[in-house]
Amino acid sequence: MTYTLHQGDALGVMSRLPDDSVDALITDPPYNSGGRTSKERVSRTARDKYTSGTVNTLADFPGDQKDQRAYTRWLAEILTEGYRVTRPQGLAVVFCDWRQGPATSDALQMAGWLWSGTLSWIKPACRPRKGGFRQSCEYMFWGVKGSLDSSRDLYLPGHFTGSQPRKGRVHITQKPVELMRDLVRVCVPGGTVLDPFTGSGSTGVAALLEGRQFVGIEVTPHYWQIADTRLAEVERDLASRPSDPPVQEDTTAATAPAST
Amino acid sequence: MTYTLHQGDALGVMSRLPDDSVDALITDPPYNSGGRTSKERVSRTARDKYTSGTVNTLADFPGDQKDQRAYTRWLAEILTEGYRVTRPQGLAVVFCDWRQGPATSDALQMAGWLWSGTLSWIKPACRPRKGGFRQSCEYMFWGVKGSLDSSRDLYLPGHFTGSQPRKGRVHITQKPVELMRDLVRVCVPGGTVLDPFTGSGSTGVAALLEGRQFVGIEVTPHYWQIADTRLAEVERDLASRPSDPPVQEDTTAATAPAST
DNA sequence: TACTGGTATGAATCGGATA
DNA sequence: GTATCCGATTCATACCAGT
Repeated sequence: MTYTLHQGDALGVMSRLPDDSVDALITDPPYNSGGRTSKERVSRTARDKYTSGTVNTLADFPGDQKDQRAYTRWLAEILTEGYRVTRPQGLAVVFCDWRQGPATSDALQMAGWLWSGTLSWIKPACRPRKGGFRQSCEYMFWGVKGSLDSSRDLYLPGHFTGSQPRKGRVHITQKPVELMRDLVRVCVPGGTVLDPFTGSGSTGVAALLEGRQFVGIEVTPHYWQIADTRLAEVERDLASRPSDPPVQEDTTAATAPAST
Repeated sequence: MTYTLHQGDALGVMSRLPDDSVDALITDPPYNSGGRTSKERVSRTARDKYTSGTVNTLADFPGDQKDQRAYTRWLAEILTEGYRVTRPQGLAVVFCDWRQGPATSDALQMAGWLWSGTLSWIKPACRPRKGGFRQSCEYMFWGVKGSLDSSRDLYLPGHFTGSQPRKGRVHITQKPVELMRDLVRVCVPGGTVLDPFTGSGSTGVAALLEGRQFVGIEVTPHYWQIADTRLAEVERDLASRPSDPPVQEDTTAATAPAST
């Protein structure tokens, strides 16, 4: 399995990708949430918003200063390009937090996707909230270009449990590879997964491990470099194996069942 | 603990309840989803939509034939009345399925509530979906009238696991009492929980068991009768106990931890 | 290796001080 | 009065070191 990692702006790079060239769009855009007021949301860096009260040395990431309306329109543009680039019957899976759920489903549908469901990612280790309910989930909104390929012998879970990586974490919003391995299975075996917000590259790592090809885009040179290093290492490991992973439909779960 | 159960239309009955008279609004309105097209939504009864493929003899319920826009406006009216009836710092918890998430958060905010989070209810036993992700969650959107009472020593989970009751189920959308017992704890001990769509009365049963009072509204005489019978029985059981439940803040979980 | 106990941390939130 | 900044807070879990 091979990967391509572009360095540049998501919209700009995507506009140069050919029609119908990928099988699935799986991505985690900057949420542009965090903060009590619109002013607080747009006037602080992602790091200030999402890591306040704790100490860490992770690099900041850009693109997290939009208000609700701008966020919806921007995400719709991204997903519109993603729609063009994805082949018919391909899928999109978009991460969001609770605040951006409505904006995300709007953008997904504005871009032409048939919104087909919402997945929950349960994070067992999250901060408590005094006087109310903690926010222990992030969400993935998914949609289809056209209609679902019901001829595939594929049955995926509707919720996932897993903690953010703690050891060896390099990005503020890094996802567990196990979670991403479950998600990339919506892409046909041997097909191509696109992630226009690659970050540290967990989507790509999962894609390669599951026998899918990967096309990534990352705007920050810092994270582009990190992702490239991770992906190259996975590719090398896989190449040194005696045989390639199977390319037929994999009906068994990549990881243990989602709920413990 | 005592309960009051009105028989009548939710809006009509609520309009006659006094201001600031309840501490929490916890309810599961008719979802008005179930169907990809507006035609599919309005041309089938609730029972046809939510129980296809199985045979059951549960009674149908009304109020499930609105399109998205009408649903949002209708729910906003309900929640506006609920806002008036709820005291400052009181909470609202509203169930919805994935399709109605955006409409629900819109209605909640249109009614004046400060949308403060989204909870996931994980249903382990749900239908698989060929070629994609199953839909294993329902959601609860919650909000506050004013600001959260951060002086309460209360920390509630952000997700819940539980299957719909099988044995002794009397309503199509009946909730597990264990789930509802966790939810009613947002109401101060000894306070009052309002549920304008009482159905078979699980919210009320949970409220009484957790030492909260209950005000319910149910339009269908059939379900009003069922709820009244259930609630009366719980009230009788509690009265025959040697002592009442404690009225101080209960910091321990009512049930086992949410996951697993 | 399996278990135990100690420690650190999280896409946070909020009130109140400061500018 | 408004916008911004600062710091205290909380629990479940993951990780680590030691037995």
